[in-house]
Amino acid sequence: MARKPCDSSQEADVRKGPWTLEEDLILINYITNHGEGVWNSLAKAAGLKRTGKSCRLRWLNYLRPDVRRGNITTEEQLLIMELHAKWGNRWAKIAKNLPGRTDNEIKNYWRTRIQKHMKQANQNNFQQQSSSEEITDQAATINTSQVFGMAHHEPMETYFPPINSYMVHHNNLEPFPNTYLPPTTTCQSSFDNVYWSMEDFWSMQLLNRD
DNA sequence: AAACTTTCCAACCGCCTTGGA
DNA sequence: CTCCAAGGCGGTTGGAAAGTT
Repeated sequence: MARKPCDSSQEADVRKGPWTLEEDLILINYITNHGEGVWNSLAKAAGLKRTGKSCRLRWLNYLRPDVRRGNITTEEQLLIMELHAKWGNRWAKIAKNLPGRTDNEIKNYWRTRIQKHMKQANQNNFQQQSSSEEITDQAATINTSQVFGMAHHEPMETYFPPINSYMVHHNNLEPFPNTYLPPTTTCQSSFDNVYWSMEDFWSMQLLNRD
């Protein structure tokens, strides 16, 4: 998952690769006391052998106290699909509409889950279409019972609209914009994640502050 | 149980934009 | 206006973990 730390002698003063717990704590501690921003000088002042960019990324994508970790809920999933249909790969813009989620997370989610599913769906669609001449109007819209009547313990594949709801667009598979339905569902959020949380760090920080 | 394959995501890279000198 | 540094963003990669044979 994480990359191998770069220990090249040429770049010995700039660390790369996965962040250690110690580095995380240094960064959290520094930002807690001094605030974020001016990342290059922050990295130096904090004594981290990281680039400012690396610090910024680590903070924004992982260490910020308001970063929401764990499974993307069905509401979030639907919102991502809706906003992606509207804006395309504007991940940062999409992320602004999902509090606590980062552009990186949404981008990863899209690529690994949604896009993959769409490709599969498109393949199935192709097979289906070759056996059936007619595409019905119903097939060109999202089946709401399929999308909204979902139980969150079911695999995500269950939740996706019929395969005809997607079109190929700009070398990507994108949801057909006009077929998207607003997420009016009251689906239960699934927050039964097992990720370790930075909340522990933050609790510690608050305790240590005077 | 070992070998191989696939999935997932943290982190990097490079390009673009912004703002100050 | 130009230059430069820093920030922001989207695309891509590396490799651990999970799944399959």
